[in-house]
Amino acid sequence: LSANLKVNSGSEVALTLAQVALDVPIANWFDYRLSPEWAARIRPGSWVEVPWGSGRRIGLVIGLADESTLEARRLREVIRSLDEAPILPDHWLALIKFASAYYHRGYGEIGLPPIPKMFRTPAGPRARQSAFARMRAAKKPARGTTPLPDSDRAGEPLSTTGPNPTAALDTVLSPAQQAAVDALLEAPGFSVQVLHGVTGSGKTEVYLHWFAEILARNPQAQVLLMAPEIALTPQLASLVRRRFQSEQVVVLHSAMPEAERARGWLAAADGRARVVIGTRLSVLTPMPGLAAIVVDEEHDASYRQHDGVHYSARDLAIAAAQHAGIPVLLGSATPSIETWRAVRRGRYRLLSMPQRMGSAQLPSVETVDLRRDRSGRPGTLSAPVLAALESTLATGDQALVFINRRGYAPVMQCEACGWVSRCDHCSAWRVLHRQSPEPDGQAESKSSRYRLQCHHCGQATTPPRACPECGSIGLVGLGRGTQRIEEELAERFPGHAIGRLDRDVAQRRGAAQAVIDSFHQGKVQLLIGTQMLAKGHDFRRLSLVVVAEGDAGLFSADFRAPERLFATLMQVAGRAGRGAQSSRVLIQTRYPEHPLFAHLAQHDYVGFADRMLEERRDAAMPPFSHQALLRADAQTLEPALAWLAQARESGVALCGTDTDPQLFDPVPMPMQRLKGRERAQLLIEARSRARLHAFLDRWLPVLRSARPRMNWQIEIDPAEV
DNA sequence: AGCACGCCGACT
DNA sequence: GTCGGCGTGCTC
Repeated sequence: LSANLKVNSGSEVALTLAQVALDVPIANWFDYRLSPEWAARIRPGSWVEVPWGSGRRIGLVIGLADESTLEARRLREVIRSLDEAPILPDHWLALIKFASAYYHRGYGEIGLPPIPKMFRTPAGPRARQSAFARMRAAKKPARGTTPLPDSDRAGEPLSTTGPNPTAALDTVLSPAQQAAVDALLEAPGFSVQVLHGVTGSGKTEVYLHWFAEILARNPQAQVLLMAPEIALTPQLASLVRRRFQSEQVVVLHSAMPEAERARGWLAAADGRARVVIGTRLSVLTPMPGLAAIVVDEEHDASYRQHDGVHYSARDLAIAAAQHAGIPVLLGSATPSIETWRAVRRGRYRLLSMPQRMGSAQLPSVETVDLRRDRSGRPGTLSAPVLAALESTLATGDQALVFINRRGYAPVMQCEACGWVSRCDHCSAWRVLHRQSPEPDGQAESKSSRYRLQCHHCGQATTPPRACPECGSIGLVGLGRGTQRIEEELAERFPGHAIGRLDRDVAQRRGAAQAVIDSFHQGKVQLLIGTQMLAKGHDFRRLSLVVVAEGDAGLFSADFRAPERLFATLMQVAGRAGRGAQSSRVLIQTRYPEHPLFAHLAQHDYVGFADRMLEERRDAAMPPFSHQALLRADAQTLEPALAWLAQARESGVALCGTDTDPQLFDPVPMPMQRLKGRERAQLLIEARSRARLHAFLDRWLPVLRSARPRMNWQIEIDPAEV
């Protein structure tokens, strides 16, 4: 239409429109006029304040133009340029654009939320400038807590205590480690390396040596080290700070105080921080000197973001490396099947470290057949396991019991009528928890020492004294969680110090570290805990690991369940045998003949992964097909299902006679009710990634204008289907 | 996503 | 007689 704006045609002056990304789910960018004053100062990567409706917003300039598809009279003007903010690097803008297209969200929806709130909320110019100035003037973040002794062994990744103290600032690498570092250093530009190293092979040391060389070669270089869990970052940070004393090291994760995160983020975006250690959100941190990325434990499910935009930080790390033209390293003892396929196809380069460092040996892994155990009450420990625990404790060695259920009992039940403690808001049971004793509390009534708590919505209540259905007082906790196992083992092994580590313990500040320290020091001989124990810890006197529920999810409907179980079991088993003594891992299962356990006993990741690839290929599952999930939620299930059915109709209509992609029937989600919402989903599966995205590009706009309105989201490459 | 505007129930 | 419920529409 001729009403479209056409300014500056034929002239050489600066472009007069800024394309501004804002955190609104409508469009990738919004066009704003630029006064000559601002036009001279603004470029892609600049930050601006713009009018928006009746208010103002902060946005990112992602491009400049001299014409708009919008009528000239509807364009408004940039209020001002935020010169104090760091210019965002081109490779970061390219990453945001890529992620936007891949996850089908607006540029601003992807790029703005990871920026600390205080930088993206409008404030007076003076207030903002002084905030930036204050942050930049602030002295370096505190260097951990107490100075820790340096390790005298190659590796020793995350041990934070121990009597091993020398002044050595550097370490000697094993031949395998050195070979990996050499290979990394010759990696040309963008490339993906996979460091497949067994637990205890010293992967962390490889990361650090690679980083050290990169930082030494280029004074502008910055490196990013990603870890799956917040809990792992302090240990990594103190190790890295000791090793790179003259450099600024920052940690970024969602649970830190806003001001501290803002300071660290700004140091990264300014290029001052040379090493950034962070969880999944750190992948979207702008780093002008980004020269290398490590994704540690790359297979870990925690790299997936679940609120807001669903993304895989591992996949985005690869995209970030691609746009920055730098190498990325994926480290794991059990790489994801997707990663393994890329290795097998020759897309990623494999670096292997099949041996543990030094004299440490991998543990022997055995299954314990629960079907043969007559004593078997649900979730309890079998006779062979108890015997093994007894003899281990008797010799003075340490043992670890892993059970992935926190609380006392997974559910409360009425023995008379079968009533169970369901959550009102979720399709889940309320878990019976034993209250941790109050510091000075005493003589509480029996019922108040327990709570019923939903692990999904957090809703907690006092357990009823009598059954709400039939009035019977025969209410019992069914099954076993960490608290009950701890209680039972304390009765069985009096005189041995027992510790527990799960999210309930870790809630109290410093409590998790205290438990871990006392286990390191030998003050605790038997440790019971959840996933939290599985990663990163290097317990030297641990010679027995017990997995109470070794077949959780083995026959789940989710095709990724075996892969996750294998990774978890490998990781837990990997805690044993870090010291000199031989060690055992006992896995309780009802399906000891399952091939997964044979691979596990041989420490045979490669065999397992190849088998998984075969199965996935035969069944045309990812990575041999590409999926997206359309989810809808409503107060009741019916409208959500009906809306999805209608969405499916429109999608099928778009496809015409084409049968790829395939749209499945809408179904309730595996956890149908969550936090009071009923949820349903529809699976879309395509033979190629390109076809999937081409289809979604046509379909999603249709859904956005669909009536009636519905709460819905699209998830690309869903982890669980 | 916010935030306005706009028509229908239970309270001061 | 109002406060307020969320349905609908708009944001360069």
